[in-house]
Amino acid sequence: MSRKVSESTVRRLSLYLRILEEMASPGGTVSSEDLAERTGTTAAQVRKDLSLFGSFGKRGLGYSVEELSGRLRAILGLDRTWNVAMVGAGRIGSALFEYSGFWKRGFHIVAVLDADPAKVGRRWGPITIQDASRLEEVIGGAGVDILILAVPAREVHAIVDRAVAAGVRAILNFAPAQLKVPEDVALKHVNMVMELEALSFTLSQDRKER
Amino acid sequence: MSRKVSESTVRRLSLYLRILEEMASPGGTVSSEDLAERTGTTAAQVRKDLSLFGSFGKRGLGYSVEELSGRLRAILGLDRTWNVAMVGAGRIGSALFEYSGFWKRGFHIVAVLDADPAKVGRRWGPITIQDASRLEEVIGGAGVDILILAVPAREVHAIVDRAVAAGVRAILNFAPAQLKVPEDVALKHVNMVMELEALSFTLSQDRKER
DNA sequence: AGGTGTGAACACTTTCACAGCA
DNA sequence: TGCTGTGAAAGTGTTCACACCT
Repeated sequence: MSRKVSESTVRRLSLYLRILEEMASPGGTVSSEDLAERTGTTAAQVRKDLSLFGSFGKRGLGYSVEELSGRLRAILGLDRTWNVAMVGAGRIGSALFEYSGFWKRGFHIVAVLDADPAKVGRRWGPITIQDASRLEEVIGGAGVDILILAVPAREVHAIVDRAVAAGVRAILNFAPAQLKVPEDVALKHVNMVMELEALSFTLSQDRKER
Repeated sequence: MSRKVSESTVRRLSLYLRILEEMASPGGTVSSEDLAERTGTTAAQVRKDLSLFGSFGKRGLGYSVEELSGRLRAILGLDRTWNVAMVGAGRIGSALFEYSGFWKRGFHIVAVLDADPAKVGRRWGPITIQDASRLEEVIGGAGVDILILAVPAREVHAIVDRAVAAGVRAILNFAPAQLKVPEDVALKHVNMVMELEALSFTLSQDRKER
């Protein structure tokens, strides 16, 4: 047990938790072997990952599904809710807003902003779209933990700078743009084109090899 | 120059290309230092990545923006178009379909399928939504290279099995589910909840450390 | 001088293998 | 016996540092 948790470990923890929650018998137990099988990794990897945070298993038995779920939720910070603000009320923003998976996991979208006057004032369920100029106010006032950026790439830099200045601590960016943020601001990208390009690369390589 | 190209190298190649294409002077030249700066990596990393595929630079000068772009496009398989079929005509599918970034990069959505009879037959621009039962036909017939899955998690396994059996070679999955595919099928996930959970983890850790 | 290409050193991650506990 | 927890070994990916070319 120690610090220094890698990116890939966090991804796997997230996976383990999902698998545990999908399991039929929450009162039961699960082995590292089982978990590895279902998440596409190895038993040793599962045990190493978990051992970074404590000893949750029983030798000869495995892990209690219920206990391990709880531990993972605590480790991942999912034993609470997070306030999320979203900038960009276009197609992608709207799809994300409707997606129930965020809410279920405790990510509550508490504000939506857009720079387009035609969109400002519209209601999305309980939320009224606000003008993007109110970004600082929203971040400062509403206790926003995470900012989702669903705006075009060219607009994203300016918004990030303002958001960081206003004190945001975590950003999830959907725009295909490299962002520079202070190192105490957590930043993740979702880049669908990049994933497609990785597939394209693999397909091309395969062709060459035969 | 050799084989054995890592995941992370491919991601960075994709990034380099985007930066090159955004550059003001396509006739100009760029140093590994420049590229590193703009993509958030190091000059040595840039040179290592590129050297896996050849020697594209001129010592003392740097890389020709135009030539390097071309090389990267060829390496990534972007010097052609790819036929993409999409299963799932819901919110996310619709947002992806509208997103112009795919088309610009040569990823052409040639078919959209959905299991919901209410959606089948609707037109999205030039495309008519087909019944999901036609998956095999579409994959076999239309020369589909890549399959995008924008369906709920519980439906995704069955579709993948059918798609693989029908001969699909690459899959981009948006559903939060672990998929098992033969190793000659390329598979990528886009998992927004997982990214949020990684942010949640970081935010929680930060709090603990102080 | 300036910047690439690359072997060698280093750092990090994964896998192995086994002691130790239920 | 069965399966965890973990040092040590192996494997990968990144950074350094410098020879080499323009």
